[in-house]
Amino acid sequence: MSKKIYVGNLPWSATDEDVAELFSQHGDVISSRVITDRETGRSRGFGFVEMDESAANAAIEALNGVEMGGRALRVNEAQERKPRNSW
DNA sequence: GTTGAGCGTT
Repeated sequence: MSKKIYVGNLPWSATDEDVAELFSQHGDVISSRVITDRETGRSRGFGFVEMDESAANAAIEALNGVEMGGRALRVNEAQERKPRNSW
């Protein structure tokens, strides 16, 4: 199974790849996405990462507060946007 | 050529 992770306070220059590689250091990253403003195409400074449940928990604990590009990352379990049958 | 709390597209 997998779990969604919210990651905020990202530097403007951070990309999906940057987040993926950072999180992959603590587990297998299933998918990663940095949210960009669809109107301007610029980064909104936060994103989401999907990982295995245990890996996600480990990554949250390991990466929350870690500095990336001089900014302390906010890592937390994400709220799911589309609540789908998940059991 | 910018900005800074937040929970994203099918």
